[in-house]
Amino acid sequence: MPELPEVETVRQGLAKWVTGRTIRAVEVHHPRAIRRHLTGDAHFIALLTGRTITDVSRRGKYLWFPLDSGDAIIGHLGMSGQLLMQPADAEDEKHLRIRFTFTDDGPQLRFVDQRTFGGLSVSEGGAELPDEIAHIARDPMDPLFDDELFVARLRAKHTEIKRAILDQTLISGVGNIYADEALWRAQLHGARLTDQLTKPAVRRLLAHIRDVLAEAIVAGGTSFDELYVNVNGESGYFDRSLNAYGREGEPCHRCGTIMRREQFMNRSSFSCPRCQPRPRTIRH
DNA sequence: ATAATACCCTGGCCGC
DNA sequence: TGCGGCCAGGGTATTA
Repeated sequence: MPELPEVETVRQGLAKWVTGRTIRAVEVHHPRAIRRHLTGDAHFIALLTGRTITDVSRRGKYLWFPLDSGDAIIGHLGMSGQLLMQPADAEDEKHLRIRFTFTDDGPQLRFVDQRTFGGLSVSEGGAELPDEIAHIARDPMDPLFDDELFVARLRAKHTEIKRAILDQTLISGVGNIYADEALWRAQLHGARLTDQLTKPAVRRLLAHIRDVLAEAIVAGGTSFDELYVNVNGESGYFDRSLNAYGREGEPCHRCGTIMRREQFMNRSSFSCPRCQPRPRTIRH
């Protein structure tokens, strides 16, 4: 499941492999992969053919490729999307959705996506920051992320803390895995209410979010299966460092209590019953 | 206005 | 072995 560390790992790989290269041709193999490009595949292809990729940028879980035209390719991996560099003679992947070839006849860029929650689109004039993702908050690895603004906005909300840190308009890049990891480190249950947390408590949580994201980037991300890999098809190894996610029935790495799983926001949340007690207050 | 829910997808896995 | 049902969950549209 690509969250910020996985997307950043992909970004770094792409930056090395596609920056400065000129697109010769684009093939769209599945319409759903460009469903967010509202003007259709012919227009998508026309905007890209002959253009040179000048950089690879990221905000949260979104990627974009600025082009020499001033436009940008926007990419989101969704649940199972992959952006792979492949030699031209490599066999097509079963779930190949979009293929880019380049004028240098070097490795192709392929968008592969089993569950089709991800996709690409072109943002006209979006090289600096596409309008389509301007509503996404800066992520905590961004030098311009405003810590105190985040603390204030979070505490102004009336919701559960896990919902808040998964809200990409408040802080971007955090998904279910790293949310559970950061909450475990901060010793907070995800159902704690944002407006009942102190400023220092929120600052501590933010520091843990930053730490866990940074450590995961160093590890190349978290891989449970073949659905997340870097541009060369390799898995990350942060799964070996997880303290919460997926650890139901196993002892807490801090206190030894057996970890629990709870249904939360229609997905699984993992926590320690002792280190992260449920709040006593009833939601209203 | 904000908050919470429904929906989109596929394939691996489980129990019968 | 086959099959129905469940599960993974990011982002957005819809509902409350």
